[in-house]
Amino acid sequence: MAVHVLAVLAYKEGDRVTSALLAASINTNPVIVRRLLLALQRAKLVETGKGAGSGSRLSRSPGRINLAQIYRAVEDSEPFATPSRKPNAACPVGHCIRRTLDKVFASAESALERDLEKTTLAGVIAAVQGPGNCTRKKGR
Amino acid sequence: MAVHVLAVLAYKEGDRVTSALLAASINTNPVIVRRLLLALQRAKLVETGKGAGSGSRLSRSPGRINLAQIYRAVEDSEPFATPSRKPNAACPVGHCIRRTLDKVFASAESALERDLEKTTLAGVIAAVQGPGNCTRKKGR
DNA sequence: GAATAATGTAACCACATATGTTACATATAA
DNA sequence: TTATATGTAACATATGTGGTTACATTATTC
Repeated sequence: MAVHVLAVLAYKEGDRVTSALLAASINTNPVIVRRLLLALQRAKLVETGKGAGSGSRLSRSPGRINLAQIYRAVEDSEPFATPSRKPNAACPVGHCIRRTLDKVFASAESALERDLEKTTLAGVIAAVQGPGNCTRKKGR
Repeated sequence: MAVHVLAVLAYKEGDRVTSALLAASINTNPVIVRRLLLALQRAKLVETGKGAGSGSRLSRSPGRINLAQIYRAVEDSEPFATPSRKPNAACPVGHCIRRTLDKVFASAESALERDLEKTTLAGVIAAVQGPGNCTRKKGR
């Protein structure tokens, strides 16, 4: 969803866009968009002004924003579920498996992000607008 | 959590283990473990017998089970959240961004799984039992 | 064959998280 | 000064995961 917001911003090419407009695009509430924008601001991916006639815009060109940056800005931490209860200390396995798995998962997430880095926002836009997609009518 | 279950099974080296015992190890309920085992059975990672004196065991050696297989067995689908509402068809971006992003996410998940493939259950056991971990008392 | 021990499974609850909604204070441009 | 937009709080809703209890079924073991 965050990608969607940024894609619209990229589409508007530097123009300031209000959260109301963005919300209309992704069929949601302006507040949801604003909450997303807060995270994206923290990541320095967008700039948001406050008063009338204002809104948000990308702080860099779409070619200099990749999906890994967006992922890190929005996803707060690891995608792997952490069990609610502590493992049983009496079990020789449960005692220290967590630390081992943390390393493995960190590596996996790093691999995921390296893959996401390969796609820029500009690339997404190009793919959306490109041939073989739905901007053209089917069959032609 | 699924990894934890399998790690205990690997630790027991082919012996049949009941769900009650596994549950005790990870401090949870036998039913939770059984639900996990169902998924692992479907993935042909464990074999489970039914009657008295029975239980579950690995269907292969720990060296031939990697974390990607476990991940696929347990995580039903993509780790990326799919928005509840449909995007606005009137928006030129929203109209077809989903398909584009699906490809990118599939690639990213594939990268993640390739990384997980590098770690086997045997590797996890070795790391847990190995030096520098908590099977030894601190400092010695 | 009967008792025992285990799984498979359903029904329900509790909790966390994400999203949605309303409301309002605040800041900025016109 | 007024209109417009964000920041933010409070609350509702939906969903998913884990947890709990209960019970039918199946296989072992006596």
